[in-house]
Amino acid sequence: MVKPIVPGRPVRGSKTGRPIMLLLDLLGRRWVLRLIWELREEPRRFRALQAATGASPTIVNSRLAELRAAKLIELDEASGYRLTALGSELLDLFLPLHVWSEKWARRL
Amino acid sequence: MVKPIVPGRPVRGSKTGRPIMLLLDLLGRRWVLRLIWELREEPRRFRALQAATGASPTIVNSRLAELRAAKLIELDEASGYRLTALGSELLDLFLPLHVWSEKWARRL
DNA sequence: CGGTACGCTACATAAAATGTAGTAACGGAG
DNA sequence: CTCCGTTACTACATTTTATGTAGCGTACCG
Repeated sequence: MVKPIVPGRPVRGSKTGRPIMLLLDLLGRRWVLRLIWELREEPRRFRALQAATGASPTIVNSRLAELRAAKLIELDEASGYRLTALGSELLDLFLPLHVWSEKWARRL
Repeated sequence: MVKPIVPGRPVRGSKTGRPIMLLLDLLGRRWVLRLIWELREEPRRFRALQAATGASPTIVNSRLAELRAAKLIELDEASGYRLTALGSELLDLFLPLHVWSEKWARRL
């Protein structure tokens, strides 16, 4: 695990602990964006996320713990990991990326 | 440098090379989101970006090269690194994060 | 009891990032 | 011309982070 995200506490690259900096640090950790993305439609279990991303179990576990600490995802025993209300809001901000990414790829 | 992003070519965690996967890989690299963020208002020079982020020059250089290859930023001799039209579009998708992050931090 | 799936962990290896120092090119001042 | 500052960028040893593989402990199904 890298570091828990705590408001007001400095993160890598920012001593102020401003929310946007906390968020950019968290989202910039490897696999974090991808994990959120994989949960966009339905809850998925630990092993499913591992298989979907191809990341090592060690890091999947670390990231899931960090995302849980950030209250963006939660573990529901019955269905698996799923986005919280907060996590869904964040995902909604990211959804336009999907469309935009295709336009972007065409210009590369 | 990690890997250049090329449409149709696999990236870490995806063999398909789908644009959204390329994008999530690129944006998930450390300092990438932060660098784009730092360029949101005006062009900045290499050293300014280094100072603003606190990242090592090695990695700043790598990430800037990757972002240039992805046509999200460009180097203007007169003013420094700045977002391309494509980069600005991407940033626009990210701007709502700023507001949202404060709400998020309050709930942590 | 055997088999399966679950979240999760240990640990050795490999990859990525850091910190420090330095290069080479340019322009201006003395 | 030499000295000085600024520019982008690089070399390289050290530290941090991620990978790959194996396995744990629990629960359920048969």
